[in-house]
Amino acid sequence: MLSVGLETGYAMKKHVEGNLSHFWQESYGQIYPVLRRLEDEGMVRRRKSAATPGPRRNAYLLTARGERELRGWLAEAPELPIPRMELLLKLSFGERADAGVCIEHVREHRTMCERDLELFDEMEPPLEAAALAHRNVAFGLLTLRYGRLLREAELRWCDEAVGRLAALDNEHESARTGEASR
Amino acid sequence: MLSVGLETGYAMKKHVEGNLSHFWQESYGQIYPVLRRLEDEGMVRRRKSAATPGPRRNAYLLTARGERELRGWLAEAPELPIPRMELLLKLSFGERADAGVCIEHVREHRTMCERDLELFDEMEPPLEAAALAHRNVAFGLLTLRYGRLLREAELRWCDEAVGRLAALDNEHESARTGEASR
DNA sequence: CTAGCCATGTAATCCGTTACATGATTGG
DNA sequence: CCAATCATGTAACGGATTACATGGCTAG
Repeated sequence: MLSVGLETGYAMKKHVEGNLSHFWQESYGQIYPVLRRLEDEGMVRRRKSAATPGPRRNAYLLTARGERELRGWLAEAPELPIPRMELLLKLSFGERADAGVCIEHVREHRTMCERDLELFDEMEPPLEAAALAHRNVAFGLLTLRYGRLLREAELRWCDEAVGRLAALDNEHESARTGEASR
Repeated sequence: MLSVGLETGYAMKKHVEGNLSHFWQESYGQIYPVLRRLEDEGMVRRRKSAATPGPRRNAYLLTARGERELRGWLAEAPELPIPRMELLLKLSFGERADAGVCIEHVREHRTMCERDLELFDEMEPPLEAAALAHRNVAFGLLTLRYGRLLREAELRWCDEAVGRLAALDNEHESARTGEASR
């Protein structure tokens, strides 16, 4: 983040919240200590704040060493996340749940997907325009496209899942009432 | 897991690895202590092993209390995972990376998606058949369908992303060589 | 004047993995 | 007989969040 002009821990946190929140998060309890550690390791340097008005701020810069390290890190294969999707875990034990709770969970998830997609609808066009002028925006757009395509797929899955769950409920019901429903 | 007949910590771990691995994981360091804690809380009971041959095993059963707790947990809204997708993080700082590394990362990811999809191709038809006979299998199938739809979407994103990244590389190149490439 | 934001930081805590230790049984 | 698998467990460690503490500045 220092490499793209974010100088303070506070600014970094805001950047993560505002621009990377659909695939990353960081807390102050993480950011500030790491900044210190990086300073000790010679990756970053603290800029002496020349009596700026306003609250005390620690502005950092990337050193040449830090820049090399960054390049190296970017070139390493990214680790893939170990998914921990509680919705799916609950669903896979759905047989033990009371009737309707599975469908309800999936519907809830669907609503969340729709909300995200609306956000993407607002964010994408201006970004697409800005990407033509600023190379770095184009990279951000990539991650937004990822979020959109994934949420769209999840939305389709939700609809399919609700269908399957409803069918299961019906089967169950007709079995319970002794198939009398015909 | 006790509710579906998995009695030992070992069996639970294997079940997670074999059936839930695309959206969950657990380690022994987690499982065994939790089992003890659940026993203290009266959620589970240790079955006395009647001199079974083979290695010592601690088999557990769900108590009525545990079953109530399970039902309650299943009914609670699942937390959504805080995604931490290193690929996207690196991509969003892709401007700072050496040429080609972004495309390479995305290609790698694409390969992984394809591998997963092949696995789904093998697993899905037999499960779909088994789901007609066993209700509980139908719930497992739901999670597998989720995995498939998501990976398919990721695959499409990879292709799009490679296209966009290639275009960015070309722009950059022609800018560097003074637009001489026409 | 006060609520809200800018800004920094630490300590407690939690969740979970990794590494290690142990030992019985079984199939080749 | 030896490797693999069944089976259980603990200690150390690590990464990250949460809660808390502090304080200046600014806009209404």
